[in-house]
Amino acid sequence: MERTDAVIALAALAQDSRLDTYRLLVAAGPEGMPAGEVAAALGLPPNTLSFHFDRLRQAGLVTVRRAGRSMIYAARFDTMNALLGFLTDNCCGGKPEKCLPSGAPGKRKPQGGKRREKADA
Amino acid sequence: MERTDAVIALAALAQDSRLDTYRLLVAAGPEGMPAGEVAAALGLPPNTLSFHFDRLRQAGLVTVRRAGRSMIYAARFDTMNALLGFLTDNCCGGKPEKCLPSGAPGKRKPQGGKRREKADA
DNA sequence: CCAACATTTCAATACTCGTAGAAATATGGA
DNA sequence: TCCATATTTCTACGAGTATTGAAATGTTGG
Repeated sequence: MERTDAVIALAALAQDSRLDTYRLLVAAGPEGMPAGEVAAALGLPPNTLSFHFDRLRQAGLVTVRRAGRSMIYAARFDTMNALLGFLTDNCCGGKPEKCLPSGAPGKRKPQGGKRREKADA
Repeated sequence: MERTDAVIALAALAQDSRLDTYRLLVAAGPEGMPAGEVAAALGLPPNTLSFHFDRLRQAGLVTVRRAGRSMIYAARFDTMNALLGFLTDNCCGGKPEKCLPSGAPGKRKPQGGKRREKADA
């Protein structure tokens, strides 16, 4: 993945409705789910959702296939993984043990802390 | 990490200059590097860079400390890891083996394919 | 205290994004 | 063919973003 692709993918995910949509698809798994079902779940008008789906699709984060009258959207896990890889790439000049707690991202679940705003400066 | 925090972090990274800046800091490791050095490396005017640093800091992605006349910025790896965890969280309804190739993200390097635009629809 | 340095804050502008109403397209069935 | 369903395309508008020039703030050393 190149930087340009990463920026597009990040921008696609950096929006409330789209992040919700994407996470819904991620949770749905490779099977995906019809657009109407997503719209119902998130309470979005169909045209607005269509706009967001397009962004996600252009970013390579989802795929579409038609099933009868419905359009089935599904998350592209390969792109997701490429993006995660890009972000942690070259970490600490090639020494990830300095920054990635368990040596590599993944399987972390125990989040829950809350930091926010100028708490650090 | 909550959804709101994730959106802010993603938006902070979804911009060319900021993604470059952040990756530079990630590569620099926990030590961080002075603002002027980042400005020189990326060829950005100091006020523009300052604006971007602020976004990254508000997103919790970097920290600052003063060292003489310089401000030393450093990546916050805990936030990065929390974000990665949030994105892959609840993957496939709790069955990550369906979507994450090696069972968990991390250590993937062998990217290189290029997909783009309406190649999939 | 003053001058040089490093970075931030302020103000203004062009640009892109998110949203939704209305109309169009595609599919399935009577 | 005609109608209902599912989704997309067109159009327009308010809101937020990135950028830069100019001025301000904080820091070091003479």
